[in-house]
Amino acid sequence: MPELPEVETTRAGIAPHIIGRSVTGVIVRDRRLRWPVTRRLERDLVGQTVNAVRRRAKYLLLDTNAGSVILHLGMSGSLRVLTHRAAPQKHDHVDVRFRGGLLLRFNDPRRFGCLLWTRRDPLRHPLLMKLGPEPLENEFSGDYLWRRSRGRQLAIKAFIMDAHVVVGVGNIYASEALFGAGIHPRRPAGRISRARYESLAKEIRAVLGAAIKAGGTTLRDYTDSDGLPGYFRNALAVYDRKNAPCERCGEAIRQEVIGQRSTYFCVRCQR
DNA sequence: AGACAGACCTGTGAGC
DNA sequence: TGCTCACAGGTCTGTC
Repeated sequence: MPELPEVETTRAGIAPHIIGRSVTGVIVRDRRLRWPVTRRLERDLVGQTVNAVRRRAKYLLLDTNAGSVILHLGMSGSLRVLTHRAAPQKHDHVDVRFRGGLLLRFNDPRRFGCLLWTRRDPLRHPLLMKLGPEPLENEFSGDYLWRRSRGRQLAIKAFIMDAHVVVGVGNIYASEALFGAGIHPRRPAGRISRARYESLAKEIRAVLGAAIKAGGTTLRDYTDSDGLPGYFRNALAVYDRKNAPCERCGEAIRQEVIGQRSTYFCVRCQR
């Protein structure tokens, strides 16, 4: 369920605990994640020291001298830093144990997440290589979106959720950003003006930035690496607010499926 | 190339 | 209380 703010919050939460620590063991209780956790990962990771914890899109990268772990939380994954004594709970699939008494524990009920091992530059990995720009970096702009969208018939909602266009815009924040920009989620991406894309890019940055500051959104069961809930939920204008009044005009918020995903919007404010 | 549907998997809440 | 059903924060893969 993590969207980009949750992933960034997780990164910031675990990094200070594991950077500079050496791995003493990897315990895999269930290797059946989106792709199986390989024995190669277990073998190569043990004895290594974590040099950095980076994020690219919604992937977390744990860098060592021998290679990197590419980790994705999928829909329901979470990471926690615990002591060696902490008893594993249901869906605690993988522990990475560190010298000094701490461990990093990966929990994922739906098992859509993954832990991959690569000995090369993780940014060159097939999964990461063709990703679009980070929304909070400079290459992302309204002009960029406008250029990429020319000729596209796809609904704008699906367009901005395509990680090959821009990363990190998940289902919640796509609805929120489109509301902020006043754009109807079904509008074909190729039929939106440059000026409106400027507004949309600004909204995407604003909503993601604010959510990161607030520590992520909590709907049902998301918790960050310390097990605390996020506090951004109260700030959602449309997501999960079907039939509630629009905060701008009072119209009832609609919910429809667009691009196979549940979408929330105001028919009066979004055109 | 682009658009779309299907797939992966478990938990939860609504409705009966 | 217990059953069934629809749906859930992601994104890869296959087909047309």
